[in-house]
Amino acid sequence: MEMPTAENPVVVHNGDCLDLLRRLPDGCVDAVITDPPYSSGGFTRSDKAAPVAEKYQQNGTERQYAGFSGDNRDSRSWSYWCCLWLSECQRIAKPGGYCLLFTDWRQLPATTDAIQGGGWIWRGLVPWDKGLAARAPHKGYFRHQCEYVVWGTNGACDVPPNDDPRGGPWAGCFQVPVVQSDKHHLTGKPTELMRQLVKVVPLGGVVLDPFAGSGTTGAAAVIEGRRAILIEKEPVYVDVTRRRIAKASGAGSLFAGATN
Amino acid sequence: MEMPTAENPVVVHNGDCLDLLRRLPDGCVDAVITDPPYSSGGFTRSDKAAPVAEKYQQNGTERQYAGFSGDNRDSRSWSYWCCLWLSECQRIAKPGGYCLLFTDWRQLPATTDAIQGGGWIWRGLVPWDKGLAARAPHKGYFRHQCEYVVWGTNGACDVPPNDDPRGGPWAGCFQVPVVQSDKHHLTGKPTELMRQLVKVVPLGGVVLDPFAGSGTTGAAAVIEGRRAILIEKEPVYVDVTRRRIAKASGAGSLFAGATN
DNA sequence: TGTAGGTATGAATCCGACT
DNA sequence: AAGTCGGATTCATACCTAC
Repeated sequence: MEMPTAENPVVVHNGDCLDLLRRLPDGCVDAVITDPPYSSGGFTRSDKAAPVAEKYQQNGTERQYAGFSGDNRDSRSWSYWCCLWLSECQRIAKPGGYCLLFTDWRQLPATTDAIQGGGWIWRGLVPWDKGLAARAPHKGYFRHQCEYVVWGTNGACDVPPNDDPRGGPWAGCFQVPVVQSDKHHLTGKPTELMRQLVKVVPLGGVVLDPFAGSGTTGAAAVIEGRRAILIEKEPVYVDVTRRRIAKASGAGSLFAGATN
Repeated sequence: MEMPTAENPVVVHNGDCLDLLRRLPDGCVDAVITDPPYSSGGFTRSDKAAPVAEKYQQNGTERQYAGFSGDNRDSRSWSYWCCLWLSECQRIAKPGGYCLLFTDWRQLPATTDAIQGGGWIWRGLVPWDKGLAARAPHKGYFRHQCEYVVWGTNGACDVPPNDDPRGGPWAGCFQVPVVQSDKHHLTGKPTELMRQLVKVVPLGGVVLDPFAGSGTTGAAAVIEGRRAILIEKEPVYVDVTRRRIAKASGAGSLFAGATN
């Protein structure tokens, strides 16, 4: 499979995550950073089978996003499927490499099970606080204004603590509001947030995102001077991603801000 | 058992949580708000058997706290024990009443299991962001700067949505720094944080805290014009709590700030 | 370019009506 | 019928438009 280079730092593959992951060689990426389908909307089979826009967008919303697939598993199948692709990712990651998974409050416990089931060492939890605008408020509720990054490593980092080459420590809670003009997918994340996350790999390092969506992980990697392998099932989002990456690569001035 | 009144809004009981909970009548409290022992300070049995000050305080820490008990269970026993006292709490709570449980990242999945195992409906997750001062940073790590409130309700609120008497919506992420002078227990929470949490019950409502520690939940309840039933096993912390409650009750000016 | 005011939005949730 | 569907609801913020 084609790998990213210094000249062409982002490679976008169109196809099924598990199928394409199996073709990647061992130990070729520094981190897996991704936002898998949560399968958390709806309790019944038909609820889950509904198009994602019906599940996650409120009635009367003008803005339209293309649908995405893979969001219709029940809880046991979801966990099983996550273990499959997470073990594959572990094989592809270097020893000591990182795994960062987005999840919502409802799927958080299943996600911490899945990352460990996939062979990673679970190391912690980082909330992403979207702010007070995030969600329709209901009386008697605490706002659901956070999503969560479940993170772990592929084994331990085997260097003496005194000359640990890793960066950080990084923030343990991100306050980043959602900006609509920066959102190209129903579940798109702010570029600013992803720019902070890709810093877990060193400059020039490689990030793998098997559920790339509109490609924010790849755009952030380019801006921060990292490389990325992206996998996305929906052709329409592969196109969106290629356009965004081309734009981010052209914006040479942004490279100036890249730091370790 | 003695119950809190308008004149004497906080009752402190000294003894074992399960034993005392069994003596409280059905449906007598509006919310359970507590910070149970996490049992997450070590992985091995011998780690867990160490005195708490060794587990949670770093070498050279000046401030000393009295030990606390109930923090030496393995993970299965901890879950089982949580289900026991959480079911008892559910019986004691009014229909539609709240349960708010503090936990750390490591015990979060077990806590969401436990609250549901205890018969509550799990409704969400609220991070408490302690800020950057929280912990000594390590390279290659995201800071562990948050604890979490796992919250649920005792069944649904059975009033029509249009005249829902409940307050809120409340913030879905609390940014409250730890103030040493406001910390009277190794795991003590800021009074400011607890003041926000006790607002889930209406003015004059009753909060139950079966692991009261230094009594911050009770102090916050008094300040916010709520009542509280506190249970604490260690006599030394019962004394600390009684002194704090007396002080908070005397500070009449603080009552003026109480809101619904 | 700056400020003010109107509008669109949300990885939801609820309840009642229906099959 | 330990089911399914659809409409109404909510408000802080970002964004857009007008002046």
